[in-house]
Amino acid sequence: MADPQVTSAAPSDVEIAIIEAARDLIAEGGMDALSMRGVAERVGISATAIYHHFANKQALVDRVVGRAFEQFGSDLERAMRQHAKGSLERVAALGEAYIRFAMEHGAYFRVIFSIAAPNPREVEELPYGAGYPLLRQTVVEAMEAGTMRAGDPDLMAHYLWSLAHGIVTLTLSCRLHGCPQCVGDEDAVALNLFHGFDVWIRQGITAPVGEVA
Amino acid sequence: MADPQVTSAAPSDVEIAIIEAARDLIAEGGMDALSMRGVAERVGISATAIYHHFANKQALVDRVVGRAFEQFGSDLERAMRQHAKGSLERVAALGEAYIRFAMEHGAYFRVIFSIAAPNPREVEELPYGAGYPLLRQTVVEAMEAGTMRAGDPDLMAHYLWSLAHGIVTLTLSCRLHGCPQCVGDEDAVALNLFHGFDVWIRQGITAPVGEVA
DNA sequence: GCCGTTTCTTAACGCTGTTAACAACCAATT
DNA sequence: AATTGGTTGTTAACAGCGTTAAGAAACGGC
Repeated sequence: MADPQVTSAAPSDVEIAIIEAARDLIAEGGMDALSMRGVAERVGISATAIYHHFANKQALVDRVVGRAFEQFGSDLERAMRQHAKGSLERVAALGEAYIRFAMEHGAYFRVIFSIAAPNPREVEELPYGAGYPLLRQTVVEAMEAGTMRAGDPDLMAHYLWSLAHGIVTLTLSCRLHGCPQCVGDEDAVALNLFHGFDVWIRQGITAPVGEVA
Repeated sequence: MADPQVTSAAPSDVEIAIIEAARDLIAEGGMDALSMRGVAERVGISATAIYHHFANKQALVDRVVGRAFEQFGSDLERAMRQHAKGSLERVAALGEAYIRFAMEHGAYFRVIFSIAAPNPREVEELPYGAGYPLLRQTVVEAMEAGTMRAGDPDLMAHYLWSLAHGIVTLTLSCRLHGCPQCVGDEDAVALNLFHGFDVWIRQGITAPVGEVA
């Protein structure tokens, strides 16, 4: 029997086909729609053949969402780079990119941040660290530039992450009602809320005038 | 065959036993640990007997989490009532109670707000409306009292809900690191973060001095 | 005592992830 | 050129899942 775990070389054609079939199934119907037999049927092999390339179903899922979150990382970086270093706009762009990715690739985001598991995982083992290092670095720069209120950068990063993550998970859990931002295109609700919160968030994190780190 | 859906009378002894067995299984090992056969074994009946009391597994789960969220509602109300009407402390108490319940009854919270489902549900069909009406009312009162910054109460309520929900879902998804609030008892991390964010949140939602609605 | 309803049972279906045992293919060594 | 060993596939099977069908036991009301 092969040793699928250790094999970290370039993925073969059939491995790519398996990953893409799994990705499509998840994207189409969520995690419930993903089955080893379903993947096998799409690829044109038997279900047990998958086990020669992936240790088990979880390993396959990990590869799929790992791939998706590589794009997540580049999305975050690209959005960040479009604004000046140390500016609050750079921080806001990160939040917007976080929300945008989560809504556009909701299927992967659901898999990553599904709280269905009885126990939490370490942040570090989330794909791309869920973008946290990037956020933290951006916060540090904004604090050093004096645009962001001084404080523990990790606490501030967790604050901003909680905000963006709350908007996303709430929107993915249930359709919200009441506020003007909640109407219209379903995917736009999260971003509308984020922009609606903008003033209040800025009031909290903007450095008082004259303050320098 | 009975008609388990319509029967909304007082639950019989065996129905209570089924619900409690399901509750214990979920609390012990999450949703994955809940199976009809497992519940049946604990109650001492056959798995198929459950179907004479509940239409299917989902209906049983709904009953379990519905019961838990009745307590959620009373928790929120009790916490709120301990502070003056219209005060920001009352708003903060709601957030704290929200987080406290989510961490203490993580198993139920995970079931309710699992984003694993491919499509979101309506807010209204969440048990107790996930406490939203109570939060909205508290926000309205704080705005009328002039303690909270004037604005759309629904938007403000969604802002506060997103914040508390983000803290909770993030903490339930992964173990956070870096900030001083992230160390110590695992269940206390979410509350520590909430208190750490307090200043920034207040800066955003407190009404400027002299403003009256 | 009988009848209809309720509540239980066992048997079974189709699905799931996964393992075991075995057959090809393919590249490298003798 | 023949053999060997690893890779990649197959089919059969197991144990578990939610759920349905068909039938048996217990029950209260006439």
